[in-house]
Amino acid sequence: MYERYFESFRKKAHLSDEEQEIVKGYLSVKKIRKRQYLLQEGDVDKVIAFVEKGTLRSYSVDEDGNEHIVQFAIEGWFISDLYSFLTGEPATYNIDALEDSELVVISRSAYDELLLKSTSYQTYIFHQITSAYIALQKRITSSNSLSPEQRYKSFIATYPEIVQRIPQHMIASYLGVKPETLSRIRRRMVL
Amino acid sequence: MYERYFESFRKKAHLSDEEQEIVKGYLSVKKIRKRQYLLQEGDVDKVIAFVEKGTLRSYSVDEDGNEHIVQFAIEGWFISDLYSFLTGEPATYNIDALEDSELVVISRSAYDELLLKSTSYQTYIFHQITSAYIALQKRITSSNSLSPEQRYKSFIATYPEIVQRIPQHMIASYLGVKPETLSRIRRRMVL
DNA sequence: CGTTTGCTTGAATTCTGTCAAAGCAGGTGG
DNA sequence: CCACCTGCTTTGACAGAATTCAAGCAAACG
Repeated sequence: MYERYFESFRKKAHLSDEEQEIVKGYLSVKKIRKRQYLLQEGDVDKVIAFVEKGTLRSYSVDEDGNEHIVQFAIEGWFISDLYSFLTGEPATYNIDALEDSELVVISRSAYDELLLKSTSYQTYIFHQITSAYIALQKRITSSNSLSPEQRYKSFIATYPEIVQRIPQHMIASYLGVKPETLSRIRRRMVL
Repeated sequence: MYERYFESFRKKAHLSDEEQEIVKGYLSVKKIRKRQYLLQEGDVDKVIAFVEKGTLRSYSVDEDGNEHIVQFAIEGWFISDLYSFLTGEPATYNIDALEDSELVVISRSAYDELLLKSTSYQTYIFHQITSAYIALQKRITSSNSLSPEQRYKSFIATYPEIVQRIPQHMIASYLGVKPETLSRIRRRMVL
């Protein structure tokens, strides 16, 4: 049940078997079915979720009711509204499942305790956040300096697994273009 | 010389006077004049810089030679090509000074040692990266869900100090539009 | 088998980019 | 003190690209 989680953990930080059991004590498993919400805008995010199996997305909804996908999460990824989780403020993002999914989740209190108690956990989370920050910076750059077509090509090169599992209108949303536009880009590309 | 740095530090982590002296031993001061590079694309980023005084920007240059500003940094901000700094790979960003500036910098080796040696430093940096990550996520959201005009309004509301110190064509670059477009947006706004 | 969901296509519209030129400080040197 | 750069902003005309609105179609779902 925690296979992928600790696999990911051990790639970033040392972890003895005893310490793994301690960490496991702070985690729990949550199953969520397709189309169910893990988090709704306005609620406080109670957990950081790690995807053991399945697919989720986080997205915001603008004043016209359009969805804007912030992030996808497949196996091995974390997903949360980190700001809401850390501050206790209402979330600005929604998170829901695109497939039936299994998550490893941690609550705020467990997160705080574990950060104090476990050096390994500290190291692991530190690395995760750092990588996530770097990935976001790349995304900003690509969003500001590439055309939609270039962004799409870069996306399918970077996340080939995601492309196959996710409807194209959601990829369009992630890339910041309309579904019709992405469809036309794809047509131009095959010609 | 390190006033702002430790002021920022103490807002995020406890720091005794003795520990401050230890941390100070790992830092150094660097002055940089307007238009000088702190980092050039292709070189390895040797430092993370904290701005004590002045203004810097990081930016990428696309294949057509257009600059795309990733980040501004004024007093109290960090700036670096974190990916290059941590991996030793060539930087994809340029960093230069928009005004004569004073920086507090740390090298990679000092960074690694200090993270191992000082719990306070760990905590401080952990908080900084977390905040930076959250800020970037907001920027992605705003970039994908707001019109250029809304993005500009949001920018001047969020960073009023920056607006006054920086040429408008650079704000346009940060927002991902051409200088002409920003000029027209501003004209529409005053009417 | 009817309904929903996602993808595609077309035509009209709106917005941004491009190119070129002009105006406007601020700074420099004669 | 003035003429002349230089960097920055503004404006106009035009081309190009994405959005909007509407419709059609195929596959998946219950």
